Amino acid sequence: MATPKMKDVADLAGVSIKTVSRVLNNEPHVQDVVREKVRAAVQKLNYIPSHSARSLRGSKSYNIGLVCHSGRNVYINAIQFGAVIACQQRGYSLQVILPPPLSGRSLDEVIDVFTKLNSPQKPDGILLVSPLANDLTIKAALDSLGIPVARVGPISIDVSGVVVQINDHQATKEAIEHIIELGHRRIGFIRGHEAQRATHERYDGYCAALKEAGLPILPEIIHSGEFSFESGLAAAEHLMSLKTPPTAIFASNDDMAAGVIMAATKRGLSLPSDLSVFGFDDSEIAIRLLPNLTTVRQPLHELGELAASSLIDSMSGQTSAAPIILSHELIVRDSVARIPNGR
Amino acid sequence: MATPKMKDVADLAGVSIKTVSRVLNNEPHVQDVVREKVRAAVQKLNYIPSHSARSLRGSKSYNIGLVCHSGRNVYINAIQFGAVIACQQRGYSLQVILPPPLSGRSLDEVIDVFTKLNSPQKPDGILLVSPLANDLTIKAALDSLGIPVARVGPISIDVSGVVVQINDHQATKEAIEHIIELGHRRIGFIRGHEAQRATHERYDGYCAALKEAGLPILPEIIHSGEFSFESGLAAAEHLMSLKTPPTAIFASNDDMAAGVIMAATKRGLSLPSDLSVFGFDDSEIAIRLLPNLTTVRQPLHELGELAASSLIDSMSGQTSAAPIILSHELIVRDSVARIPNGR
DNA sequence: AGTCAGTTTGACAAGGTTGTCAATTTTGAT
DNA sequence: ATCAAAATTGACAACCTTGTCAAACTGACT
Repeated sequence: MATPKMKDVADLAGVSIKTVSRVLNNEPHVQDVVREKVRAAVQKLNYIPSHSARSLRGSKSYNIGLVCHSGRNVYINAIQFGAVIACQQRGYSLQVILPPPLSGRSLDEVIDVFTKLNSPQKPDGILLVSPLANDLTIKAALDSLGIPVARVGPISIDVSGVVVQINDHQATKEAIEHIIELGHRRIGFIRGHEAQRATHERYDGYCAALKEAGLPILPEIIHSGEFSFESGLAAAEHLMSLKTPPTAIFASNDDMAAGVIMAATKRGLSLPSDLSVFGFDDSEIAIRLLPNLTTVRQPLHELGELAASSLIDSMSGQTSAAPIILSHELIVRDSVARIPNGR
Repeated sequence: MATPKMKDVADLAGVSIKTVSRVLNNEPHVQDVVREKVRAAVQKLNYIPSHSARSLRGSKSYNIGLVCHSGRNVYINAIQFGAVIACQQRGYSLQVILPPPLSGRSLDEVIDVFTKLNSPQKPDGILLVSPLANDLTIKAALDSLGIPVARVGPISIDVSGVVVQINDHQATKEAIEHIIELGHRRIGFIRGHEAQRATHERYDGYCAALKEAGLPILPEIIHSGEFSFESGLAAAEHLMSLKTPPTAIFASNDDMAAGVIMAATKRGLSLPSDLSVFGFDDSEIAIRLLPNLTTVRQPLHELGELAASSLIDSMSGQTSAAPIILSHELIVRDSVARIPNGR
């Protein structure tokens, strides 16, 4: 049994193939009776439109590309998961694209990379996830190629296209407020990678919370980091060796917080009584750490789902103007405790 | 500037479009001079063949589908990473497919799911990763649909199609031998999910090592698990509450080993002196645990790369018969120690 | 020179869909 | 009942490539 074509459906329903096409694409100008007849024929024959014919004629690939560099990254994978679901619901497929290293390249080079992308399938739209979402050159390249873009994560300047994010500033502010409420006055901060907008948003939130509480911002307990476990470890070692070490440390993501916990435990500190640790992301590792990590949950799944669905919607006319902000959640576990003695 | 078509290349090179097609597809019967002329024209025009036209005519989609259920899974993601690279190198794209739950369904139902898959893009081949790789119904369904399959992980019975794996039996045997060498005689074992072949392979390796060393297999220190952190935690709690608890525990994967470490630490044990823990996978968490986890490394990246490349190769003729076995590696860190006193 | 096999090349159809446009039917107003 | 406008429908071309098949060419051997 050969796979049925539109012609077969048309014959069975007693209409022309163009009418079948109209029904399948939900176009107007078809009588309801006819519409139903066609639908019945489609059902009966198990007809499925040919993807290649459709995209050849309509010059749409019904495919979204998720561009990323690393494959071993829970953050991206959770977003990918949501994105796939959104795509499938709308009759799109999602392909994963791993471009050659792009950072530091010129606009022309990046354009060239995306033009010649060694993927046979040209996506209709592209999903950019941090840290790629922050790269303005990539965005510019895609713009100049006319490819719609959706980005997940806080964006620096150019906010055209779909942007889905949480309020990193506000989330961090709340986290710090929580720490302050528990009596801490000397709260260390480990920054993320400098190239990412999130790093700055979170830092600003930290500063805002301190300021509102009337606490000073002390440069000596603010340390750089790169969002990696190792950088968290190193930062924590430095902070703990200070003459007056902080009583609590906010790490800009969970992986760095894991580094902090390891450094502190190795030093013989008992957590959280000797040191409180706050993370960000609520990734898998949070509940595998001892003490269980208090952190901020990003709705990664929804972030990915909304990014993909908004991207697809935006391609068919509706252009959403403003960035979409999803709500975060403070997940209070055991790694942040009330400070035993005042100050 | 409209995107160039084959016709444009043909005109520039002064040949017919068919000849251009021949050159692009590396078909014979073209003079070397002509071949070069065509290649030059392709270069000059930046010509890229139309994916949809090509797949419409040739009825190939140049696309591989990675079917999986969970998105938040480092194991799968590392494999995916390797697979994408292999696909891109060969001019294929890789799409992620999330089917509805499949376990426990009848063959016809599974066939139906894959036929009606709500992805517009029908992949030329499908990549199945554990636990899906172990599902014989899925394999049978794909077989009956004539879709080539590559599977990563140990396979139960039907070994047709591409299979890429490590020797789980041997790897575990070596791990247990390592533990025995350090003086342990009472080695607990936490099984994985029963539906997965790896669970049984690893258990057999455990038994083989004990037998060779002349040690008894003690059912009371063998506990079920599900490859999840929680199940490892529960299993460890049970094992440690035994009248004579084991001095070492082999967990069938790292996530369960993390559970063991948490349970032991909470109990006040000091690791590895009071209890040695061995994991499997060498996933991200291994070095984030205290003590750093001794474990078995699977070359996940290569596993995925080889699965995809073999799948693509097998579709163009060469059918590889036997399963491909890649080598594992014992990663010795700090969680397994010599037993202080004899026995 | 003539024959034949093999190599190289191109004309043309086909693959399944959607856009264009014209033909036909229905609706609504007079 | 008449006519214009709107709604419905279908014929046909177009999208760009590859497979088929026949034509033209090459060179070797009678």
